[in-house]
Amino acid sequence: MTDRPALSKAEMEVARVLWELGAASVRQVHEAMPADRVIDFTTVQTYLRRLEQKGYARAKLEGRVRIYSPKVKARTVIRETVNDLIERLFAGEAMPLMRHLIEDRGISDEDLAQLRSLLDGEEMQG
Amino acid sequence: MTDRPALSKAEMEVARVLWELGAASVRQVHEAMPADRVIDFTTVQTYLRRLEQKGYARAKLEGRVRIYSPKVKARTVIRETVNDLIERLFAGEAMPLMRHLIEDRGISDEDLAQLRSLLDGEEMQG
DNA sequence: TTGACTCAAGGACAGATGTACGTGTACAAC
DNA sequence: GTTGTACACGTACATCTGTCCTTGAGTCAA
Repeated sequence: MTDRPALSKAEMEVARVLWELGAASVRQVHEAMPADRVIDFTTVQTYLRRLEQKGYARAKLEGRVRIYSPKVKARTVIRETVNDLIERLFAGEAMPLMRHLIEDRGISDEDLAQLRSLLDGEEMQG
Repeated sequence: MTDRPALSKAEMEVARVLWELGAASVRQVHEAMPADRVIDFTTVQTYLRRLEQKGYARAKLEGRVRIYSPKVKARTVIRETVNDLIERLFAGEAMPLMRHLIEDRGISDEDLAQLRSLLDGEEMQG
């Protein structure tokens, strides 16, 4: 299933920004990091390098600037990560996680409505 | 918020079993590990020790056997872990995770029904 | 009372992770 | 043509992780 090494927590943050930007230089990623996330430029650089090493991103030189872009889809990484979490923390059952999200986290009415339509959509496809 | 160090993936697996058992010796935890999870007795021992060091479990001697029990509730650890994941992978938004769970993981009709009642329950409390 | 077994406890250790520094090069403005 | 500024790239390094091994002390049955 998964051959590439899993992403570490810090790498994930960088990966997320990269998915958001699509393709970006170290600087752009660094600047797009959440404001409350204090992190050195070179640290981001290191993570991007590791992302590439691990097979999650590719880089090409544009002039002399290295432009990184995602090589693995967000959806894929999310699936793998969440599956792993569910495996370890919920013995493989997804429902307890759902329940947690619904019960232990405030959900706005808007989100509730949205969830309902999602559920209805599922029904169609059995 | 969180003072204790986060659980590592492997520690989580052991913690989960400990929550399940409530209180148990190393051997009991070892035996209660998922069958497909090959792991040495002493490795489990190490994780339990680390769990204790990190403040997630306590141990008391019963005779000469060390009985471990959870010190932090599963719910708490789940909350912290899931929050962290959402923070890093979903920029703090819970909905995308929900959507992923509903759309990208097969959900049985039974679970669908259960989810619906969960949602209805939420509504009551606004 | 000698094995065989069970634990606790500590040590070990390679690899991963989080984080940053230093050096050298290229461009840009002065 | 010197001084910043911006990068790439390599290096560093303490800590954490995953995993197991060793030693020594109780325990039980033969």
